[in-house]
Amino acid sequence: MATLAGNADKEPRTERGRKTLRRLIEAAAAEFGARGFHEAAITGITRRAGVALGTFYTYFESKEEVFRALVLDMSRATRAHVAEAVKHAPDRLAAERIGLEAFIAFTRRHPELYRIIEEAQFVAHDVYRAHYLSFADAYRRNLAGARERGEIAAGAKGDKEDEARAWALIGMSVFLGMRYGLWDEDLSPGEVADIAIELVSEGLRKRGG
Amino acid sequence: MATLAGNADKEPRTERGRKTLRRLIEAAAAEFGARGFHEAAITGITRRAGVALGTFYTYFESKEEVFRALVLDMSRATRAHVAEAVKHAPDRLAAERIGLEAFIAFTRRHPELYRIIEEAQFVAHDVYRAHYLSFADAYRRNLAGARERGEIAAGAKGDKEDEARAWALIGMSVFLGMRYGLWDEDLSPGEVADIAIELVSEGLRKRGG
DNA sequence: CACGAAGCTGAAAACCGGTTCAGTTTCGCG
DNA sequence: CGCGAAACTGAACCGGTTTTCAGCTTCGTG
Repeated sequence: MATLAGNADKEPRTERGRKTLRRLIEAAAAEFGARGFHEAAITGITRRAGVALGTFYTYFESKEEVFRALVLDMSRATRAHVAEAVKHAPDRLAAERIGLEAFIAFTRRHPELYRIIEEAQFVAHDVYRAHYLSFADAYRRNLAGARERGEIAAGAKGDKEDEARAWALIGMSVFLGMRYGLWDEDLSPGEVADIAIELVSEGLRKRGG
Repeated sequence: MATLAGNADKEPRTERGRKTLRRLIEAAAAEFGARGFHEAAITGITRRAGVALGTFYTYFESKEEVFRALVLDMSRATRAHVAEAVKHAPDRLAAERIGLEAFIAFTRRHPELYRIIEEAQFVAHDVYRAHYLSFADAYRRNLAGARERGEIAAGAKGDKEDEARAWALIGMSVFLGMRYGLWDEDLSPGEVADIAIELVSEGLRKRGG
């Protein structure tokens, strides 16, 4: 099974090796997060990890390989974090609220993770695409389930509607994460989630009076 | 006044020069759009433009300078395109619908433009930020106006709410543009806009029965 | 403790593309 | 036509990076 190193014959055999690999991975996350893929240097990674330059190539084939591994790992971590937060939500609307808040808070705590995933769009497009496709697919299934159970309104477009809704909601989350997680913290994750979820649950149309 | 070249003493003085500059700009857009900032090469730009390598430096200080100029230009073009489409919308909800459809269609027609603006996040962060801040601010004002005129529902959070709504709607648009404009065309811009606008105008909450 | 495997080292090779510049051609105008 | 300015050329320069590799150290095991 592929691990983070992604390369069977580069797997560490000893405890010392595993420790070095772990430090390299953490150093790579820090370096890429702080400087971006192209500005990041292998020497920067090995300096952060406290090992010599050549050691990097004991565990990775190339700069791009670590980056891809990192994106995969962070993709998993993000989805796991949101899924965990949402686990006990009583219904879909509550899940939306909790999931969004968790996502923004996560972005705020791990800005490098957000940046690395987004930069993958230009460095490892296939991994980026896979990340959002799988995210969107899980989302779509959740929405379809909720719609079938009658928890949320069914629109007129059926099938494709769940998917488009999922992409719309993901886009919302990502941009709110960027604006209120990365760029400025003038609203708390909870406040942002309240506003956004009211928007998508109640809608903008005026009712009654 | 700064032009696309952005550098007064590099302005062309002759018709021939203006023509070459225009060709370089178009070539740069094509090269950056196709290969991304780092893969793109000045030789690639000059080859596309049909001029020698050195000619590039008659009009630009550096690779990054063209890129920034291009992002500014494309930022303007995108906003102008959407503003034009929305101009005669009877009310805010109609404007949302028309604007979103126009944005997705525009992305589909000019994918390189979408990519260049998004890559600016990692190449010219200040320009990227300025792009979305100005977009969001205009959006916020439109929403606030509509809210005050009673065209759309007012939430409980007042002031900051317009802004957060604006970011949520922008995020939606950008991701729907990516998914249905760039990645796959299994729904038309109009169909996507219908679904997304129903989502934000009617909301997900079930009503009545 | 011996010894093969694993891990580590860092100087140097290999590569690369942005930028410069001295020389040449073309333009615009009197 | 003549001449200075503008535009154009592309080989060479340059600073930077990633990657390699031959030699050395440490580990784990019998």
